[in-house]
Amino acid sequence: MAALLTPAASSLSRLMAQGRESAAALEALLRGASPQEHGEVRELASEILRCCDRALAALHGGGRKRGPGHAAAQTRPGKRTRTSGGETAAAKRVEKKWTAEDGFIWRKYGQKEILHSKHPRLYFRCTYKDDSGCRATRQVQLSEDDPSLYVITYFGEHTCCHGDNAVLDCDNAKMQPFVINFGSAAATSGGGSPPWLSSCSDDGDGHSETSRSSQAAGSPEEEDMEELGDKVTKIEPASSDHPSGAELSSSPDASCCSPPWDPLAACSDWDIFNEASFDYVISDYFEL
DNA sequence: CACATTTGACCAGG
DNA sequence: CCTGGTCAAATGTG
Repeated sequence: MAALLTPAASSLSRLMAQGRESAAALEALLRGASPQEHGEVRELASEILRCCDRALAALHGGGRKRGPGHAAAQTRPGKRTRTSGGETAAAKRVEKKWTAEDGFIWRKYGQKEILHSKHPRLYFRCTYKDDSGCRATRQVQLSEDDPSLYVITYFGEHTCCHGDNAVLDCDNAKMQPFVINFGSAAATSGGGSPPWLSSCSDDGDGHSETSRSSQAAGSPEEEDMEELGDKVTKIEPASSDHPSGAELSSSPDASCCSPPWDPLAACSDWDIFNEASFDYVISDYFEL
């Protein structure tokens, strides 16, 4: 994805990035000013940001990459691969503001309300699962602690070759500035834009085993994490502005401005953003 | 028309 | 029996 850019595209990319930066700065300034008066202007700034992001995303290969996606071709042979002990899937958790691109294309295959958890859990698998039998999956859920963070848990490894240009470690992920948000059909359904992309690919270094079975019967997701003793670290925002503020929202009046937002409502307005201005990641390995 | 998302139902583990 | 994970038909969008 974030593959190679032609020189022209590269410079275009830089320009777009610069434009975006300026818009972001403008918006930040406006945020300091009386919000009511500058409401429209802010909205405009947001719009500009959005456009830049989209353009950047397109430049970086954000075009559609559609996989086969024949749901009908599937049978029901092996369910519950996650919790059934056989899988050697390594679980890796990542916490981040948004789901960042990792060069893999994710396809959502389910969503579930989790007991004692305020936020639904979203299930994704590699788009090329059918093609390459890629078994990588991931789960995304809003953090209970900080609703502006997403807890992304990766399972399995990508066996598809599509990660080739993006099989990166976390460091490289930083080089990939784009974030593809996930959300409702309103934003991305219909194959409009690439599905859910995310941060680092799964670890290949042998952390693994115990597939995660968050039998959360008595433990909220939040606790679940603590229980697991993972050490999730957060990297402070690159931009010192309000992380979950309007900057992140393509429409200022959207629902995603308040911390405890409804992930779904917020998602419906998501689009592609440049991660440079967002909170970033950090990930950690842990065995589940 | 092709393909991705949505969403209710099904299945299996605990 | 409850809950989480996955399936797959229906639906929507480009």
